[in-house]
Amino acid sequence: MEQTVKQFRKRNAILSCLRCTHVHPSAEDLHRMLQAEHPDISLATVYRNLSLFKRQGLIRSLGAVDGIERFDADTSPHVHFICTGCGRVLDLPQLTPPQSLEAEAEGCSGCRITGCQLTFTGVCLSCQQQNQEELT
Amino acid sequence: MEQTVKQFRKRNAILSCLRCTHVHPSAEDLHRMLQAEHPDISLATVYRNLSLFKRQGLIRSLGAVDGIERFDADTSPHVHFICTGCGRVLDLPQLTPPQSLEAEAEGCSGCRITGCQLTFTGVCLSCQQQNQEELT
DNA sequence: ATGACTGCAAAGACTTTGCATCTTT
DNA sequence: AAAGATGCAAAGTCTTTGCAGTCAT
Repeated sequence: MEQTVKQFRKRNAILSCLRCTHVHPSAEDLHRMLQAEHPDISLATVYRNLSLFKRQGLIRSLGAVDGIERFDADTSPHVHFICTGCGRVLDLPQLTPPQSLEAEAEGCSGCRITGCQLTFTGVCLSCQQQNQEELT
Repeated sequence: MEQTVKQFRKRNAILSCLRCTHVHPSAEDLHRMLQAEHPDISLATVYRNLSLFKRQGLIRSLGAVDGIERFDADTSPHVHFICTGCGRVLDLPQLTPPQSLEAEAEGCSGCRITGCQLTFTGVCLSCQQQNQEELT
């Protein structure tokens, strides 16, 4: 039966869409991407479900880039790079986050630590090239 | 002469205020703190100067905590902890950020890296205690 | 039929901007 | 007098919420 497929059609679509992309989209990015399959999807639904997924721990927020929240369906610990030129967010899977510091952090602060986020900022390759061209 | 002191009275006050606190305040926090000395200071002035300082590299933004941008006058590399309960931001000066990863990150991504931010999240001591009491 | 999800539009919250005024040099 | 900083209020963005309608069980 197709009920099992249909059940929460849009909710599932939002999560799938986020899981299939590596661009760490904003709510509006997702809304735009989803419109191909779901022309009538509302931006409010995207926001509502993203915030639900976040509460459920299904997805993770990277915080805001240029004032706009960005999301990631990959909840495993990994390192990010944010381009200050274009706002692009990249994964750096080659690097391992310093989880060894976690215990140390708990020890010195007394805080119970539940998460760790390592983010590099700088200029991505394509922005470097663009800057180069502009100087010409 | 007192001109040198007065020169940009409020601008200086904003920067001094941020430099003298360790709470990583928001624009509105700063505005509130500054009102003792400058009852007529406008929130717009705080925002304007914070964004100027940021451009000048005099201060640093930690990104948004619960949707509100937080600032830090300490631009040296150091580790932060953000409490998911109360939004408090603490420095963890005992830990050293993994700057060794920076070169590695440049190597594997081709990006020019200019900054690095390591942030732990969790529950601070005072929120842990409060949770404890609520269970009683 | 009931409970859950969604679209739409309105409301909310934080931040930025335009303009007249006031300061500093 | 000229350049720059500030206050005030309005505008701008991103996000959340209320409510009626729709969908799934």
